[in-house]
Amino acid sequence: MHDELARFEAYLRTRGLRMTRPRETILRTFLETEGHLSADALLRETRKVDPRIGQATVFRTIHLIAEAGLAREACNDEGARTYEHLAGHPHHDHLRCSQCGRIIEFCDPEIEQRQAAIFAQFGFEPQGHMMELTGVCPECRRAMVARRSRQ
Amino acid sequence: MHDELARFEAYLRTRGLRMTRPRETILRTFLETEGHLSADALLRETRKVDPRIGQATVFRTIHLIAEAGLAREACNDEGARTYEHLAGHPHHDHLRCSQCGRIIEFCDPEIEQRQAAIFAQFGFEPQGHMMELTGVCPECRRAMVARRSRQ
DNA sequence: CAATAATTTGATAATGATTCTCATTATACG
DNA sequence: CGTATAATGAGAATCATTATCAAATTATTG
Ligand SMILES: [Mn+2]
Ligand SMILES: [Mn+2]
Ligand SMILES: [Zn+2]
Ligand SMILES: [Zn+2]
Repeated sequence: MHDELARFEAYLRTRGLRMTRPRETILRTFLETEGHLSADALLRETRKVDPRIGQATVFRTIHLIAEAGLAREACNDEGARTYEHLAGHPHHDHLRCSQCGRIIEFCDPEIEQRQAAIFAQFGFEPQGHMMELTGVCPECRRAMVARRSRQ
Repeated sequence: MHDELARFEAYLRTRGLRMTRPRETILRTFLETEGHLSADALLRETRKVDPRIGQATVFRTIHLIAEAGLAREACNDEGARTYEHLAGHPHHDHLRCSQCGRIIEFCDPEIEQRQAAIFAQFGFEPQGHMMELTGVCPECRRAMVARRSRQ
């Protein structure tokens, strides 16, 4: 946590920007929340600490946090963009149920390795990737089967 | 092309919907265009054929086309959602240059295989996936190196 | 074919997320 | 302090997408 605050401040300095009270409140709140968070959800959480923080500031700050390498976009399927922080949170990808929205996080070393190979094959300098598998989770499958047999 | 029109009509029938003039014009135009297309771009193309087609109809129809399994969302990074048709277009994923926006299409059998294994591992019924690698393409890397050494 | 029911269309308004504008406030630094 | 610079928050603006609804199309039936 301290580590992240320091890293954020360092990043801001390299860009001639300042670590301010609202920025610190937003970052602390963000780091305390696990899971995927939209800007709006982050605004609500942040306002529990300081109710006069503005929406625009949250949008501006979450961008800065991502640029500083402390967060990344999680999913962007529809509706609001969501972010997840990277503190004590190793890299992973997402498996999502299209029926109930449940998200499972996983990491597959073989896939990661192949991805690196593809960057190399096309001469790209790697920056990142996003992979999301979509399907129907076991619970929802059961519910679907039950519904079908009832009819 | 004929094949796709027939498949679309069949899909519409299963839902009690009708194959109409605007829907056919939109689908034909979509199939004639290679690459990734936003609803707005598709509207512009379609209006070259029939200028009085409405924007709402294009949004509605591209949804139906995707539901019918004739198209999928391509990328949705920012700005407008884009679609690509699946006719004579085998499955692939995307490698995108963050500097110039260039997109390379590729398919890696090993990754596809591991993805199937992950669906199985968590008991999910697979529906699809989206994977996008982001990096800097060779041209843009050269340009960046050149700029740096000039300073 | 006429009559009727159902679906589709396009213009327009509404929505929701994000970004912009700008007057006011906070911060850094000599 | 005093001055310069950056940041803030309220509200307006923007952009993609969806909803609304009266008019037009299409299918179905007698
Ligand atoms: Mn996650
Ligand atoms: Mn493609
Ligand atoms: Zn589920
Ligand atoms: Zn490039």
